[in-house]
Parts: sequence; C-alpha cells; structure tokens
Amino acid sequence: MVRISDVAKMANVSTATVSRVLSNSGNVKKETAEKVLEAIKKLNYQPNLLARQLRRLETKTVLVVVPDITNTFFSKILRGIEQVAIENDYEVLLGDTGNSLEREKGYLDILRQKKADGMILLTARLESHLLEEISHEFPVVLACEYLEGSDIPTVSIDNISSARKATEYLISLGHKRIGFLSGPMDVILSRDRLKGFKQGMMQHDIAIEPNLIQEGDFSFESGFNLMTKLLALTEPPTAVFASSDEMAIGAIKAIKAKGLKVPDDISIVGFDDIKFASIFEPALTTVSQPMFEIGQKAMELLIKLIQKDKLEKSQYILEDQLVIRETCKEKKKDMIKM
Amino acid sequence: MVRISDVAKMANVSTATVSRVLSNSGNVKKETAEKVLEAIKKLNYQPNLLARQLRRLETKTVLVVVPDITNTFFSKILRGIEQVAIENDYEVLLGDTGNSLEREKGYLDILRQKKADGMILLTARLESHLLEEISHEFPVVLACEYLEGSDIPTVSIDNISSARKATEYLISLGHKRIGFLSGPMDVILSRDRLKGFKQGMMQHDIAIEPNLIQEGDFSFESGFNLMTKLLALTEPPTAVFASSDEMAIGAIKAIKAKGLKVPDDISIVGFDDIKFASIFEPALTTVSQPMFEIGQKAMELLIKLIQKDKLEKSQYILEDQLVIRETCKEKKKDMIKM
DNA sequence: TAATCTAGTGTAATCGATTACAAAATAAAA
DNA sequence: TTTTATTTTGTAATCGATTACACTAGATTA
Repeated sequence: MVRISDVAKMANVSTATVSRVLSNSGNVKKETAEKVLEAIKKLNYQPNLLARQLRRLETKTVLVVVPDITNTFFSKILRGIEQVAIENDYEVLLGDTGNSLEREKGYLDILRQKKADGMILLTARLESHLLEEISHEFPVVLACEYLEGSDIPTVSIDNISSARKATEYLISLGHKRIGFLSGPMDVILSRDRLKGFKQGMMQHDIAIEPNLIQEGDFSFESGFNLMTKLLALTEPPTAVFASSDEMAIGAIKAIKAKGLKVPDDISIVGFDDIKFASIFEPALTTVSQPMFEIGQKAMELLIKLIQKDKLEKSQYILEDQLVIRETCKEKKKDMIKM
Repeated sequence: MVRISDVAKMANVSTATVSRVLSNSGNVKKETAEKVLEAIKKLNYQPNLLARQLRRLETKTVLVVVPDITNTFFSKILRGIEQVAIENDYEVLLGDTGNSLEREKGYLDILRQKKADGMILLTARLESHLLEEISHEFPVVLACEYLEGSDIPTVSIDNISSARKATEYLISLGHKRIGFLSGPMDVILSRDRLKGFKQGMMQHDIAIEPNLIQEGDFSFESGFNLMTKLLALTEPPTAVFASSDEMAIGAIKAIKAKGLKVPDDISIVGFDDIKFASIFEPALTTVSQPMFEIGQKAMELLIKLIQKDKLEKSQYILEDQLVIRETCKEKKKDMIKM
C-alpha cells in the first residue's frame, strides 16, 4: 500500500508538505507542489481516509435508516438524500431495518461508534427518549416522521391536512360511508392521517363508524385483507381512503376479486404516489408526496447540523398534492329500497 | 467524548487491559474484567471504530454499487446482501449511480481510499480493464453481471438459457413472429438474453427478423415506446419477450393503448419477477430471478474474498424459473387472407 | 531449591494521515 | 547592509484504538 510517507520520500519533501498539497491549503511553492503531484501520480497514491477521518474526527458519512428499502417510496427519498450527499462529498451508509424495531435500535450504535457523522431516520418507532437522547449527542434528522413535543429537526408533509383534503374530495363526490385503511398506529404519521380523515368527516357532519376504520401496516397484503373485511360488512363503504398506495392497490385487488369495480362501485384514494400508482389500472388517485425533495431537504438539514449551523426552524413542511386519476367517481345513486 | 483511556483510568488498569476486555481476547482476570465492564457501563463508553479500523486496517464495511435503487429488482438483491452483512457484522455503504457511468467510476475511489473492505457491483458498464485492475487490488464481486474472459467472482443466473427457455415457451404456444425488447447492448446481460432468444428461435428454424428486435434500457418508458414502434409495423409480432418486467409492463400499456388485448392479441413475457409483476393485470408471465439469494451469495463470496479464503469457483449460477401467469396464450388461428 | 512455565498486566510502538509549532529561506523595508 | 515580515518547509504531537513485547508473580516441574 502506498502511504503519504512514500510520496514524501519520492518528492523529497516532508509528509506535512504532501498533506498541504493534498488539501490545497496553506502555502506551497508551485514547483514543490508539482513535484508532489507528480509523485502522487507516479505512485497512484490515494490517501487513506480512515487515517484522515480519525485525525479530523469526522467520517464524511451519514447513516440513513430505512424501514424497507424495497418500497419505492423510501428508495425515492434515498435518491434525494444521495444526490445532496454526493454534491457535498458525503457517503451514505444504508441501514435497512426490514421493519424490525430491534435493528432500528441497533443502528443507533453505529452513530455512537462514530461510523457516521449524522443520521437520517425514515422511520421512528423507537421509544422517543432514546431518540431524544441520541439527538442531543449527534446530528439527527427525521424524514416523513416526527416526534411529538420534540425539537429534532423534521422534514415531512402535513399529514393531517393532506388526509383531510383527500377525505373531503371523496365527500365532495357524494360519498358518506367512507372506509379508512390506516397504517400501524405506533407510528405518528398513521395517527395523523387518521386524524385528518376524522377532521374531514366531522367538518361535513358525517358520523365516523369505527368498523370502517381498519389498521394495517402499509403493505399490499394488509390492504387486500382489510378491504376484504370491509366488503364483508352488511353495508360496505362506497369509498375507501388508504394510507399508502400499496394498501390502496391491495384494496382494489380485493374489490376486483369480489367482482366489483373501481371506481364504479367503490372509489379509492391512496397515499404517497409511488411510481406504480400511475401505471396500475385503474390509475390511482392519491396524495402525492414530494419524495425526492423530502430526501434533499433532510440531507441539507443534516449537513447544516453537522456543520453546527443554526437552523431557521426545526419543522419543515413540504407541499403535497392530491393527484386525481381514475379511481374515484361520484357515488352511485342509492337504489330504492324495497 | 469518552475514550478508552477514561475507562482505563476509572477502572485503574491500562488501556491494553480495557482493549483486551473489549475484544474478549487474551487473559484477563475475572475481577479485573468486571471492574472494566463496570466502568464501561458507567461511562457509557463506545469504542471509536475509526481508531480501531485504522489500527486493524479494515472497515467492516462493504460498498454496494447499484444502478438504480428505486428499481425493486435491485433493492431486493440489496436486501439479501444486507442480511448476510448484518450476520457477519458488516455495514453496507450504498452507491447509487442513477445509471451514470461517471458515478459508477467515482465509487471505485471509495474502495481505493479504504472506506470499504470490498465491493459488490450490481452494474458493470465500466471499461473492463478498470474493473480488472481494481479487482486485483481489492475484493470485488459482480452480481447479475459478469465480465467476459475475466475471473472476477460472479453470481448470476444463466441469462442465455433462461432467455432461450422463455422464447421456446412462446414458440410452444404457436408463436413465430416474436418481438424482442432488449436492454442496453453495452451490458453483457442484455447481449446474453438476446443470444438466448436467438438460440431459441433458431432451434425451431424460425427466421429472426431484425426489425422485431428493439434496444431499450430496461425502463417502463422504453418498453412503452419500443412496443409502440413494433405495433406500427405492417405485420406486428404476435408475441413479445421483454428483457425486464418494467419493459414488459410498458409494452402491455402500449398494446392496451392501441385497443388490443394481452394475451388475446399479443402474448408477453417479462424478465426478473419484481413484486409488481404479480400485482399488475394481467399478471405477468416472467423469468423469475432469485434476487434475494443472489444478494446473499454475492455477500458470502465477498466475505470469503476479504478473509482471503479460497473460492471453489468464480462463477456461481443460480436457478431461475419461468413463472407462468396470465400474459401468454396460444397464438390465434391465422385469418384467411383475401 | 532452582529452573521453567503461565497467567495477568503494563509500556510503548503502531496504524496513516493532519496540523500546531518551530525553523529556515526568501522578500521587503529601513 | 541590517532588520523585519512573509513565505515555505520540516519536526513532532496528535487522533483513539490495538498489540508486540516486557515484566511480575505465582504455579509447576525437575
């Protein structure tokens, strides 16, 4: 392995001078610098980052903890993170928890062991005091999620208001029996979406029926299963608002499996606007999150934290948008009951 | 920050002893070890990995270079990699190239700078001599891709034979005018799939028509566009074999857009078996790759390389499988021409 | 009893860079 | 020409762990 001392020897200078050439800092005579650069090229020298990092006590690496890397929602955010990371010479250490709480916890140690300068969490199911604690010691940014009553910097959309908007859209189409497929209740964003749903309903004086609200886990499979349950009710909903696109698609499959049609028989709204939402048939009406931008912003904030810059605020709310495609329709006229 | 010397001081021992307790190596008296452990707990000490890594000249980190992290095909492989990584106390440094050759090249430096102990490439579009070079210096494993005439360890399916199988399946359904949507020709796996397609055709004495073969880039969009082109031919194909599921789905969308039906008018076979292949309607008949296993195996090989173990062989071929779903059907009887 | 071995611990070198400080060389000012 | 300022370079400490080597004390063997 080629070390800085090898370069120094070949160029007939001290390691300090080589280092100065490397970092472009300080005063090095032109000719000396040229000698050094030549030696570097000749030896194909690459500085050992471990040594540099140890000396500088920084890694130029950020840890990104993702609940499920195979979900395109998260990988799109990751893309945004990575873009800003590259622009600022940071590397991304990936922590996929596979929805395991234990693994989520385990990744905190990587930060403590200085393997990364900071951390972006796309999931926050850990006990909040753990997160609070580590965020006091190290730079931490939450994306999508946030922590109630905490001042950990956060980038997300306003889940409550976007869920309310989506609900009101269904109401505006004449729907009153609206089902709600929720995400897991231990994540705040699920609770927010539910809250938004309830707000929308109440604002139009529509009673909320508990058995039209079902808790799932954002997955396709849970969407399918919960919708099947809803369809088994004596009076199934005429519209359903799902807390993720995957669930929405699962729900549509369940509806189709019963021989019913979307949107003719039942309207569906999803959440996220993953790539597949527009490819699926019928194309999904959904709340579109600016995933790439969320990632970018989160990484920008993290870099600021690492550099100990002051943030203007700790909660950044990005704009979402209700994208209307093909899965919603005016409620059918009630049949005259016999 | 708590250092090993702080622990040593508190426990009234030398740093060497603390280190020995930490690594569970060597001979430390029980009582001493207990004292040390107590101090560690009291101070909430976590060893600085940078220092350890510098001393040991290893990072316990592997670099995974992915062409597109938002493609579930790759993220599934990544899952396999990460699983084995965790089991062996490795971390995964993610390098998403966004299909950029330049960024692919840039990630090689991370390896040279010792930020990772080895590298798994899920893309190999770089000039082969670059790859050869770096693989002589550092542990490198190719997954999915391989390099002709190179001995870089590789994990993949046999693309030629699986493409041949899929082609023969279409032929067995009576199709003769079979279109082929290829991936980019600068990746070997695209060329292999084309080769397999041609083999299948020739083995059944079916002439290969150049304008039924179209080159894309694995993406949904290219599938749509190329299929649109094929449909514009005076005599369009009755079946199409796409080199990726995304392309296949794009092709189906194009067919539907023309008012035709899959599989009634045109049969489609995809490649990869991404999650969405079974959700899409009609559910995709496709060549299923064992993505998770590819990732696992690749990581296992890489660990062996890092530990300087001998590999039994350098090319590992895993089993693929033609999954028959709903997008293929017997060719319609020819209309009697007037 | 003396010699040898072993367990347990400490001292200090080491990994490969960066950088504070000192020193030398050169330029500018008196 | 001497003095002072500036530029350029080198020496050695440093980052925080690991580990080769040395040492001590007690156990074992001859």
